[in-house]
Amino acid sequence: MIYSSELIKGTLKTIVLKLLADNKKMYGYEITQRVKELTLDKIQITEGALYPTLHALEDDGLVTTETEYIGKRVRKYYSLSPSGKTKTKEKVSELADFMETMKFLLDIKTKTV
Amino acid sequence: MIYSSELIKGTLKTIVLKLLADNKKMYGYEITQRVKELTLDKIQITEGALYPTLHALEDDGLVTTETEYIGKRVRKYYSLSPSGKTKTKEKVSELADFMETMKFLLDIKTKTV
DNA sequence: CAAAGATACATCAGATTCTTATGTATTTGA
DNA sequence: TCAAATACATAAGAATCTGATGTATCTTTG
Repeated sequence: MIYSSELIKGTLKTIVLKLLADNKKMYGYEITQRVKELTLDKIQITEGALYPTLHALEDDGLVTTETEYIGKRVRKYYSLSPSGKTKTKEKVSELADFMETMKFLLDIKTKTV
Repeated sequence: MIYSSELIKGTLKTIVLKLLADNKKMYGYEITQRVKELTLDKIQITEGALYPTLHALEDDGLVTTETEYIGKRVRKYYSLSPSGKTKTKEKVSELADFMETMKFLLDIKTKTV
């Protein structure tokens, strides 16, 4: 089972930031594979979604990049900037809070008539 | 604190369906108020988001509607259709599953180097 | 060793879905 | 009486994802 794409919307940025917080530096393709692994294929980030997101994080100054060559093939590593670290904490705790709220919403059985 | 709007994306439809599953019938404005109450103002559904969603649910045959007059003012009640009930269960359990996965993702500290 | 698949980047048209504003109209409360 | 609340709706613009396409290198396998 793969989660419907609408669920990924809104969480992608947070997922990426969190992965970078836990791994110092990662490159795009690695991120897609790591998420796939960690979620047992239930979340598959497409490259069309990931690269624009990474570029946006860079434009916002939340990540810095360094290019590395593996043979002739280029790899672009992303790392959190100081403001990125702060932002990550905010986003992660907001999402955690949101999930608590959603859990509550989804469990309510009380028919308030 | 109000959750950043991106978080709501992708969950709105599920929230609406779940509320309808628990309350037999509700009208649009009521839904916005109920969600606001239940989430202590942390989720505020705008009308511009809600009405198109309700119309989409109707077009998909997941809800049926009945119009009622309160004085001269119209109220449009929404109820789950049989397929809507099935869909709700699917969506809710998918979201619950997704949240488990996200919780796992957000907690990982293991730096796989 | 050729071909397929994996690795690795990127862009873009189109689709979806939300925000914000606007519009109409009635009812309620200070 | 007049602002706020109730109650519907639409629509331009923004944001963000899908799916396709493009380029190029490296690895594996029959």
